[in-house]
Amino acid sequence: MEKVESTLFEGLTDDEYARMTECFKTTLRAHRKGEEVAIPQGRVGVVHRGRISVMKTDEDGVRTIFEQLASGGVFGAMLGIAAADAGFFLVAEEDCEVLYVDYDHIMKRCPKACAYHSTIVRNLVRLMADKTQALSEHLEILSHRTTRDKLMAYFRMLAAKSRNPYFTLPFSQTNLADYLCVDRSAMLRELANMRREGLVEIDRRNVKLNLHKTL
Amino acid sequence: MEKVESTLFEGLTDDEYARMTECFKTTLRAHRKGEEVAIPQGRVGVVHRGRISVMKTDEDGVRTIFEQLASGGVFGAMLGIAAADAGFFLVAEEDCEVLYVDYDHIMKRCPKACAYHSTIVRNLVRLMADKTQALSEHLEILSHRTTRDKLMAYFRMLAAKSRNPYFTLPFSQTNLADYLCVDRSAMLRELANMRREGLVEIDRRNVKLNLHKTL
DNA sequence: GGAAATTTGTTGTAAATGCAACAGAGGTCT
DNA sequence: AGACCTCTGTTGCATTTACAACAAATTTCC
Repeated sequence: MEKVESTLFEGLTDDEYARMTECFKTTLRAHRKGEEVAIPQGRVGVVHRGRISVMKTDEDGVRTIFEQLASGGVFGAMLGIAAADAGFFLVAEEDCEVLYVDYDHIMKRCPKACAYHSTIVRNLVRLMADKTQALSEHLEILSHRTTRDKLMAYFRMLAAKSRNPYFTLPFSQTNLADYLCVDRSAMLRELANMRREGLVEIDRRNVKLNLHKTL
Repeated sequence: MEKVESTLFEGLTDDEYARMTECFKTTLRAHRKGEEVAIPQGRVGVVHRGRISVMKTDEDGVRTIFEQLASGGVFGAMLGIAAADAGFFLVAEEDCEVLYVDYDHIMKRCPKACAYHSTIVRNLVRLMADKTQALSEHLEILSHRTTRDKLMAYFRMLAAKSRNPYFTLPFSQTNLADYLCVDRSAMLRELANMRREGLVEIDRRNVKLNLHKTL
């Protein structure tokens, strides 16, 4: 198997990488766009290429987007996803490659104290810190009570990340509503209001935030 | 310094613990009830005793409770809290003891490959997995669009955790509203409705969930 | 190129929510 | 014991929101 470039393996020499793949039971799997990706139970999934959405549909058919996992995104039953019984599921938004590593094997105390073993655990800490960051951001956005405030909080965040009042949404407006946990039509109504007031200009996924008006 | 029993140090022999405290710059700090706890910048805080709330007040004075950190809870600027500039702050809900460990030191590749070093990193992964779980739960609750659904989702979760339709809220009803990100009076109104319909019985922090009515 | 699916956009209406203001109960502290 | 503070509880009202239903534009896929 050729070497997989992933944050999880960062800092490993070629030699260490070779020994690691023997020692760890890593699997690289491809998922086609639109396919549902099973929630790994005893393993940790790391998105290597492509994009995966973590979603939930509740008993009333209301859909929510929890996370967008890009390259480096980690997921698994031990990592927050409360399993499919609660309505959670994963969907590949594009053709994906996902790396699966046995969780117990990572967490087992290594008798040989291999240097690469602890490197991987450290890298996992970094990936989980990123995930924590993403979840906190989402929480921060949902903490706002009105649709307008949620939109503004999210737009400000995207503008800050791209260091540009012009930016592109990572998903369609329909999905944006699911991410903000608001009704789509209500969101569109509010977006129309904001457009009218000159707060934002928005065309499909392209947004311009007029920050000077937001004070 | 006497040995601190913490998940972070789990699996360490006494000897390893002794060497660890030298190698790592761990600090144990006490925080009085009601005190504000500074957000650690280059370090990771681990709640050893007591309870800490992660909160935010936005520009309109709206308060949100993001997390309740109990024993084992981890926090820090690298772990989601977007720093005080965004209005985040920590408050000790009870007298607390918090363990601070230098983040870089944990993440540095250890030249001696000490066994205890990698044990601590592994333990940190476990603590962060718990945090991810807690954040995901909160997100799941906020994903519901109505106050009633938020309340029910939260109550069901607490009932499931305590394996008992009777359970105790971890905070006051006032704070519950801040956790659910809804207006307090609106929440109380909805609680009154639910009480009237026989869905729940609630007295201060004591709740009984009548699950048979919830289908 | 054309059919099918998805996305964007709009509107009416009933219901839910935020906001403000107030009153009483319960707890805490000295 | 009393002052003070926080928490619980209630209500009116204006606004926001969810829900439903629909039309048009755009993208995807064969």
